[in-house]
Amino acid sequence: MGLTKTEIFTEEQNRLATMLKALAHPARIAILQQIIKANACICGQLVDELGLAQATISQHLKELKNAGIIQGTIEGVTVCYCIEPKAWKLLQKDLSIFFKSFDVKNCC
Amino acid sequence: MGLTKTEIFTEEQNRLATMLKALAHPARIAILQQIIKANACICGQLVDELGLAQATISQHLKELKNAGIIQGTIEGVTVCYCIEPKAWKLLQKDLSIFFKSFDVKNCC
DNA sequence: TAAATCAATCGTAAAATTGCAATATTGTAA
DNA sequence: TTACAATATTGCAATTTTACGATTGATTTA
Repeated sequence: MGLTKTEIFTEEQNRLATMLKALAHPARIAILQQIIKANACICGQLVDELGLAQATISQHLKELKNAGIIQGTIEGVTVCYCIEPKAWKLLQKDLSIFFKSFDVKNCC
Repeated sequence: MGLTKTEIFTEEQNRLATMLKALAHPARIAILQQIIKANACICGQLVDELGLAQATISQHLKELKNAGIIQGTIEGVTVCYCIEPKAWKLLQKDLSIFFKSFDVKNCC
């Protein structure tokens, strides 16, 4: 089917899954690492840095933008991308809570 | 293409993306939450708890197991699933480092 | 205005994901 | 051994994802 049954899950479960999916690709991890490293946001250098076509990078950027993780500002011919701090912090917190909810107890 | 170009990324980027992908589905988030909540691991109740077919749940469990996030122990006719603490802690740490690598500085 | 540059979008192909019915497998109990 | 229960696996259809060439759109510069 390829169609996730979102109706049967909670808001929270769907939201977390959506955000994780946005991160769940090595190219998008690499893009985020580059943006973070360069701090002063990057744009098309990503195409040079990573070994992917311009159209592909643009598509990954779009996904990250749709998820609200990054934001792009047009600067002349260029587009400058950077982390959206609010979304970043929120996801960081949600994941922290999720991972902390398990405290090691031997079961099986 | 649908084929991720893993060759052009680092071990680390691929590993993190793979783990995140394993989590990036509401059903799998829900399964993990259930396992954590029940602590004493669960097996087929998941089929009752969540509104998905047995085959579907089994498949999601397999993906989580393949990623090393959970482990299953056969207990008679039943299979008891629980969190794999080592993998859990490792992912928790990797994500923590990843998220901390960005410290808020206004850019664009 | 024309040329050049950067990035987004479109169209397309290949592959992966999601979901389930049907079936197979495994272990328990009669 | 046979029947039954719990899971896993198989096979399939619909959908989504990944990737890229080609094109379009926007902006700067000559």
